[in-house]
Amino acid sequence: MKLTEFPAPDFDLTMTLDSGQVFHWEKVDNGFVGVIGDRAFCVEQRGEMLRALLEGGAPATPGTRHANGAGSQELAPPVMQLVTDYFALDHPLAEICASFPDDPVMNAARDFCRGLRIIRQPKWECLATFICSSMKQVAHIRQISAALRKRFGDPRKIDNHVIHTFPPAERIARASETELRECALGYRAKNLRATAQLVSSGECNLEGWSALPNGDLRKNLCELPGVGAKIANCVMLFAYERLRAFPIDVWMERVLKQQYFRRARKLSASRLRGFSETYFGEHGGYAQQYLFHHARATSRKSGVSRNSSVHRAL
DNA sequence: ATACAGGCTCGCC
DNA sequence: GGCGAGCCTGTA
Repeated sequence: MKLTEFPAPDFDLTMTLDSGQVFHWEKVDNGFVGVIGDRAFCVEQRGEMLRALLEGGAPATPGTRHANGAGSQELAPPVMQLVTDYFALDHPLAEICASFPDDPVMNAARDFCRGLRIIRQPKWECLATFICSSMKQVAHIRQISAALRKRFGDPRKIDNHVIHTFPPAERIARASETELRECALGYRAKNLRATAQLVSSGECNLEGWSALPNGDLRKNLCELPGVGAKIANCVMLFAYERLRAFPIDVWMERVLKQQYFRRARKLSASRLRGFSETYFGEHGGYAQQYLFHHARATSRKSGVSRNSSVHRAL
């Protein structure tokens, strides 16, 4: 066990993990347990300090990606760096927030979501999880993620908890559709499996796509089975650090229509998209995440059903 | 109970 | 290129 503690200013761990961008972190006593890559962590925040407890047992063993040539083995990156990268503690949050448009809706979301960061997720894990997310509520996405991990991933022990790594594409690719359906994937099983096969065969090189401009990256993602514009934008934002990508789901559609197009009688999807791509600026993805989380969190807290809140707004 | 979820895809117009 | 229906399954 290795404990590291360091300052993480302008960061809200709970809000970040609860904002619908990542689905596997589990709340424990004072923090959360989860995996970053293939290593288990327990992370907890006290004020501006972040404490990270790394799994005990065999650490990143030789032969993994940190191994460096024949004899010399490079040290795994220090815990602080791993955590900093994952939670994107290096994002200039003040600048990002300052780039948002100055309007009442955006300002309220910005104040509410102070410290919320868009994290850097592993590409395959993010893609696979969002393929499973279509027409699903957050609670259910978490269940699916857990089921896939438990069945096909590797167990890790951390602080008296057992969690599982996310299975690599190769593992999902050789699972049967039936096995995947047993993880409650429903019709998504076929898509997840087909995409896993494209990725594991090397036909689609997710890492290599990092070099592509936004348009090409989105196009490639949308050619994967089960990936449309919404999921492609999620993956671009949460795994490729394309901070301008603006996923529009039913929540965002509601927010945009009610807050920015209240008087428009009919509104095409493409007009909504055009607006969201320009109005929110170079960090539109961050703006989207803030609007999204604010809308969801306030709706949950007020206990008002979405339908009735819609009716009230009209 | 039963409508409906943080969509994608296809067939139709 | 827009619109509607079907797809699985758990939750409210």
